[in-house]
Amino acid sequence: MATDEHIHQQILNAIVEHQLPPGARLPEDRLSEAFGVSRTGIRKVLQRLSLEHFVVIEKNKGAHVNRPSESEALEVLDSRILIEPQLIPALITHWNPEQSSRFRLMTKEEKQAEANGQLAEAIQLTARFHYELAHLSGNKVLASFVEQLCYRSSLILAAYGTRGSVGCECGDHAQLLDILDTGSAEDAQHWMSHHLKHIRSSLILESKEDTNIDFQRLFSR
Amino acid sequence: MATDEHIHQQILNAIVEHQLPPGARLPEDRLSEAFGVSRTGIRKVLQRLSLEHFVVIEKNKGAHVNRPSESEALEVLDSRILIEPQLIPALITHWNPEQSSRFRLMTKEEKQAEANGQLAEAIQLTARFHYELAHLSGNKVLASFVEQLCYRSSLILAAYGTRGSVGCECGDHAQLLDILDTGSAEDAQHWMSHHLKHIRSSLILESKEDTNIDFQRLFSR
DNA sequence: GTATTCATTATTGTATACAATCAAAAAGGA
DNA sequence: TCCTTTTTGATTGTATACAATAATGAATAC
Repeated sequence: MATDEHIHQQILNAIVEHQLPPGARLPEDRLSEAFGVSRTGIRKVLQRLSLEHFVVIEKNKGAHVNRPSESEALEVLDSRILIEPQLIPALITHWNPEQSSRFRLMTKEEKQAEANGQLAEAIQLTARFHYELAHLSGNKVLASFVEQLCYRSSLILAAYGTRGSVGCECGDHAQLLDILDTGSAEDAQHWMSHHLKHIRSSLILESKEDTNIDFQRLFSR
Repeated sequence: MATDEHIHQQILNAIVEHQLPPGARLPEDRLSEAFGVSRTGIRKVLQRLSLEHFVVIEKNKGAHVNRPSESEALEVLDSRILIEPQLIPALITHWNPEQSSRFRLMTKEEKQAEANGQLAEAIQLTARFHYELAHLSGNKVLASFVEQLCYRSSLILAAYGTRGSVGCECGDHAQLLDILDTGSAEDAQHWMSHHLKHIRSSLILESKEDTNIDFQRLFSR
């Protein structure tokens, strides 16, 4: 069975897990035969993915995985820096031992996946940790926006991340859980802010204006 | 000429201007003949509008204008309360006399439209004032999210607003411009926060659980 | 040998046809 | 008269057909 939602999730996973790298083309007929549905269904999914900024569709040229610009990358991270810490106070009112153990389980799986070299799993779990926290705030509108930003961050790391970093090498997500267990919203906010700023600054933004490379200078001799 | 973008803007305007009230059905063939394109093009637009939460599409039932739930309404306003004031510091670095006069012109048109009873114009201008400010922050990712929230707010006011209020009866948008001209980010943030909270609290959220009305009690005698 | 033009191929854009589903009216029975 | 069942009509879901566009490679002229 291949429902729209299923296809969407499938392609999105492939993108954020870096199976489909930035710039990869997504021909409609190839996808339609892969999923066993007609182009109509594929087009619907591709359009949605483009509105969510995971793919870009150029008129008469088709769809390809978005290659985030530097400014887009920074803006996404800046948005997270602005929003995610602010969600902590609301989040902490819903915090309890049950949630704590649920999230601790996630961090364990994270570390395990990272250790076993399961890059795809690790990336998914890292993003999920952040957006599930956001959902705990109770504001679904903001949470789903943050969720999208987390997925976009995975794509950004595919383009600008350092090789080994799946995202969060700076200290452990478990640290945050320890802080949340103490109940200090302020400390948690600081941790989150620092954490995201660290990711932001770890992006390698080589200022290659790839539109006009100076081949003259590059190949002289 | 009826491009996708054009059709989208056209329908969106009709929704936020309360021409198409919450709950209004949007049959595909009716729209297709209205815009002179096939159902294919209409479906694309409707799908986009549904992802943007302006319409909801029910399987085999078609599309209708979204009737925001109370929680959705509050969450949208809360999101704006959380984000918009935070954009002021970045915004103020780009503030200059040119921008000031541009926005003052907008507030003039706002008041004029309101005075002339041009409800549609007034609603559009009120929303535009907010999201154009957001765009001045320089963060396009956040700005376009705020833009969407502003449009959604217009839809929310259609459902829960007091009759006369097009949105911002509490003091004038011009007040904010005065503050911005002084250069005090802190004051501007406070004003914005207060302004949005006022709108939030002006919503009339009658707790009618219209799913199960107690007809027994309602019609006894 | 190089450059320009033309033709071919692959891919997307748009419309339409048919099947599937739902809602409401009509018919029938108690 | 009221309730159930059936049928009909309208509307959407999905696939396919055809037109339009862009990219690639071949052919010809210089």
